[in-house]
Amino acid sequence: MSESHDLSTARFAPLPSDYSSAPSAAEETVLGLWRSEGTFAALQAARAQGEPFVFWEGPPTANGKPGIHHVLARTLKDSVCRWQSMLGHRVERKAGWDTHGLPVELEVEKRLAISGKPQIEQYGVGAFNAQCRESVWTYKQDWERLSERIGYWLDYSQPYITYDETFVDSIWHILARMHARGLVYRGKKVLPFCGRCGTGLSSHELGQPGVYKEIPDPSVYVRFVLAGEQGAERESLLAWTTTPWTLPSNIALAVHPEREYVRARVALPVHKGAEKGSAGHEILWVVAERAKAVLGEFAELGRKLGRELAGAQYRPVFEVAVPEVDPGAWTPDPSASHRVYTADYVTVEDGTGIVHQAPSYGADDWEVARKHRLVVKQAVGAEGRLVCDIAGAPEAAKFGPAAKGTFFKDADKALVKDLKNRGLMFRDAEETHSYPHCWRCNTALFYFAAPAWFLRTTALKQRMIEHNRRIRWIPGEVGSARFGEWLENNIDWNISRDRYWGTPLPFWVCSGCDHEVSVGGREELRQRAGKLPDGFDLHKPTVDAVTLACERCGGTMRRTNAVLDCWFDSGAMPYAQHGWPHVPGSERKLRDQFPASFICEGLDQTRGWFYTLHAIGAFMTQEFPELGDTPAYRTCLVNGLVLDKDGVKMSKRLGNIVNPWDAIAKHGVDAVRWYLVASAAPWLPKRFDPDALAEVQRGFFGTLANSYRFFQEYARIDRFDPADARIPAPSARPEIDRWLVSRTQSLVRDVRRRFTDFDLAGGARALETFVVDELSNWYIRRNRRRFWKGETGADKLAAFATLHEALRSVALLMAPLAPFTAELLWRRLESARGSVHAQLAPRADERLVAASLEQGIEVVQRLVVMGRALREKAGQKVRQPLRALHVRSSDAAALELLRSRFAGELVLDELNIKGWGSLGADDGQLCKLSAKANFRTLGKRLGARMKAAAAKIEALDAPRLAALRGGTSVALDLDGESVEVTPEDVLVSVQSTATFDVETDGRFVAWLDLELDAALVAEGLAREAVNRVNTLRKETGLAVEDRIVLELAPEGAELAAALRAHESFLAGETLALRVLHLAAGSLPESASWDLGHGQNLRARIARA
RNA sequence: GCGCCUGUAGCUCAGUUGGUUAGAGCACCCGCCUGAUAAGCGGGAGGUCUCUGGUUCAAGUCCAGAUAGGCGCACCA
Repeated sequence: MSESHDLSTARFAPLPSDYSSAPSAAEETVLGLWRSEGTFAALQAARAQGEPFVFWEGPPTANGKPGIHHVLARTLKDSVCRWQSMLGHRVERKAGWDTHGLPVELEVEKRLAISGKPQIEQYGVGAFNAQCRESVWTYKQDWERLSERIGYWLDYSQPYITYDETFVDSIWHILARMHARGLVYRGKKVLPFCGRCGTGLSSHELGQPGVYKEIPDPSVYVRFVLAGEQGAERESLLAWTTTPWTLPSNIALAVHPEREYVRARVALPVHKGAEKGSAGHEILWVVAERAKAVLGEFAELGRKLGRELAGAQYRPVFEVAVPEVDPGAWTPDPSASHRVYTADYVTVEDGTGIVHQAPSYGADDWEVARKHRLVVKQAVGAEGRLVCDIAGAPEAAKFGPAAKGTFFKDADKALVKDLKNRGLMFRDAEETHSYPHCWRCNTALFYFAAPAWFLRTTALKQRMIEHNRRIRWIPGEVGSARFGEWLENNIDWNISRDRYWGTPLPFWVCSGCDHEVSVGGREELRQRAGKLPDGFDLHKPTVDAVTLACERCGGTMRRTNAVLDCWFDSGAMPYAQHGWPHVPGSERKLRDQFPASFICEGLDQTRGWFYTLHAIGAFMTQEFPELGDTPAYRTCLVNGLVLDKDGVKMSKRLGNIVNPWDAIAKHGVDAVRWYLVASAAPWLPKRFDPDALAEVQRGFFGTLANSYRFFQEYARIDRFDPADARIPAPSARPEIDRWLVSRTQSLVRDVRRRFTDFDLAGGARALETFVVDELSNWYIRRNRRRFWKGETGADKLAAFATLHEALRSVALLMAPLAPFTAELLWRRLESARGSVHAQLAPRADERLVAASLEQGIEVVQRLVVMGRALREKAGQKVRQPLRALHVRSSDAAALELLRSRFAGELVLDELNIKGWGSLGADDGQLCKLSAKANFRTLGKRLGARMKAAAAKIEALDAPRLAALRGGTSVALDLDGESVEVTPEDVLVSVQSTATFDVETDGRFVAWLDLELDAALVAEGLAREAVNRVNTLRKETGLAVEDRIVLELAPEGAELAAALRAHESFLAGETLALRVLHLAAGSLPESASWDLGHGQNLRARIARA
């Protein structure tokens, strides 16, 4: 592979021949170069003394394959980091791996073909965790290979790994500090629970297919009899439930505060045949919206708002001693029991608008309980079975009381019968609804308040809110709305998980006196325990084997069984990645790399990593003021999901996942990166469209490569040297060069500003416009001849230098986004300066920006467009020279410009027109002036009078318009008030009044002199001939530099004369050494063309 | 259910602090050019800026509501 050799050494070497057809291969050579040269390490070393720009890598988990969305996130991170390096900053890019957590366990369970906690315990926690430790590296190779391939520069030599001893050790220290501040407490967390597996389920597990099943359940309406004085007719609150088994644990009722509740008098049910109402009546409360549906016939006795019912007391439905549990987060108030409370979550779609509250068995119920400090009862334990006998009344026994040990689902029937028997059951039916089941064992789940450890983040709420205001969120709404709201509604963080593979919680609790300690690290544990067993590891189960002596009562302290929420791991990475504070030198590293200047992850991390970093940071900066009073990260760039081309989320199930390797192999990773970054704002969901990707490759990269090829071909032939002393200074170059120089500097300024402001898409777009429209399609196309003409003079050198500088700037500016192509170009353009990624970003030289020149080219381009349109209308191809172009304009400056050689010749040459016919101010014969108000300037000044003013301005007469054009202000009469109107306030435009074809854009009126004389026709014919001959050259397979002998046999005197008259032009354009003019009909076997004007040509060529 | 984002040409997207002819690229049709050539250029067609209402002299842009899609959170007593 001589290619990689060329890469580093050869000035103006061609791009790899397959760069456009198979960019992937060319990119691989760059990777090889980076590898052999150690480019990344060298860059990092070169920036070692730079100002730090702190970047934190959000750790991916390596037990899933990386997908195309990871390419997006990594491209954004990489591009920002590369750019910051180019600004001279030191950007450390420490890799990290997220290795703990439930997904890992599930993967291992699958592999071992076991399922559920009992089976894991049977398998052995030690062996299980060993498997987990291995499992997380399943796809490590994939990640590293893909990261390298996409050019994501990351330091994999010293990655942080969340299961590492130093990492866990650090987390223990942080938790101990939190514990010491009283921020850690034992509470209860209501979560879906499987009694058989004895475990809570994560929301992820609840989302598994088949979890929700349609099953029949009781649907019962229960009377909660009001306490206190009862009249002749019993008065009750009616509540609906589908889980009678929770009724023994009932502690309150909830109503909606703003709904109306009806006090209804209804007939008591009677036996068949008896007269309605003969058994008497009762009074029931239900929400107004449901009264008819629930009660049928009733007499309304009154109404109350829900909040007016609040506080009412009722008699418990079961008078049994159900065990109470300590909620942890509050101290229960027994006097609050069996009362009505208000809650916004109460709905009126079904039920009665009165919801029975059993805090242990519902998250909403738990919230109500927390708010009102309710007692928490648990008639059903973690195994899903009754923990005590339930019998409301002695006679219930004959129905078979719900006995201790009954599975909760099986208890329903007995409880319903008991309630019915005691007259508390208003209605009893069965209803089919969807109910969650354990995805492992298919057992019906129940919500259950399980013991859990909490971090009192509510104590940090104000600090978090205040810090959030100082984070630059991109886009802003994520911070102000999504994240801000999440902080406003902050609740304490449940940091415990009843699992196996995770950072063990460092909390030891005394089995005697319940005293708890938090251990701040391995060394502290060793000291407290005396010694640690052989093969000790800061994971389960070895850590569980360590017991401590209680300092209070001398009893045995055991570690709490739970492990840490693995989100805490990643949120603690700013500190734990350095092993702070136990690892020597970590303190210095931490201070250097805190806070982050920049992080970047998917929107799904708002409540994930973004939050955990923020919350832990809020604590740490408070605890360690030397870290500064700052949020953990200063800028957070959020990226959206990558969807398939139809806007559907990619999933294995649908088979619409885009394999990043396929896309890269086909189009090259630069195109993929460019497409992902430039196709839309990074935070919007992105549709991945392979066709659009191909377009990026063709449109942008293809054009750029073509531009370089053009430059390179001639630069080599002429041995152009960018350091040649004869190159004219920019100010001494032709206007067209100064224009491109100016545009180049404007581009540098624009892209620099945008990239520094994290606007990668905006920078990419600016680069696209520049390369495709300005550099390639205008500058190069217009100036081709300057490069291939014979002598190397100042003009040629100016052209070379101008193009070289433009390409050079493009290579530098595109480097962060398209690191491979940039490198390929740069090493050829600047062969002695090493990698493009080690360069400093260019700075715009404002002295070279010429606004007037840029505006001038705009005028030129507008006239060219108009001229082409005129040719189109007249049916005159560009090859046919025309005599003249006429222009009228009210813009004196523009006319002056067109009179200049520079702009005038550009227009005429581009349009193949011999000269200007007339070029002047509107004379009123072919066009007239019309005026329109400039709303932008006048609107603010005039406000409501704008409309009237606009009408007056449109009605301005010619003299006054002329005055305005001349730069004089004019007075307008608006309702008797005189208003001064400046030329800037009026947009004067021209309109054609001509009877022949003209073009106008409001600023210019243009028309063509279409009259052809013999000379023009002859020249046109000559050009046609050149075109045909050159086409023939190509068809014949001649190389561009091949010389030919050209034999022409024109069939017509006019053509014959034209060809003789323009023989040298013909010969020059076709590289003919000799041109033979033959008689008509002498080349019967040759190519024959109709050149127009009734002229046919036969010709033959041969290599000379 | 709650919150956030998005809805502009057939497709993918721009659209400045509100300012009067709403743009680009692709695709399509027509034409052109070709010593950058597995490129390039021009022209054309294509829009009730999702809908309704409001604020304003002026709304794609601001406000409210509706609607469709996406995402997140919660819940189904």
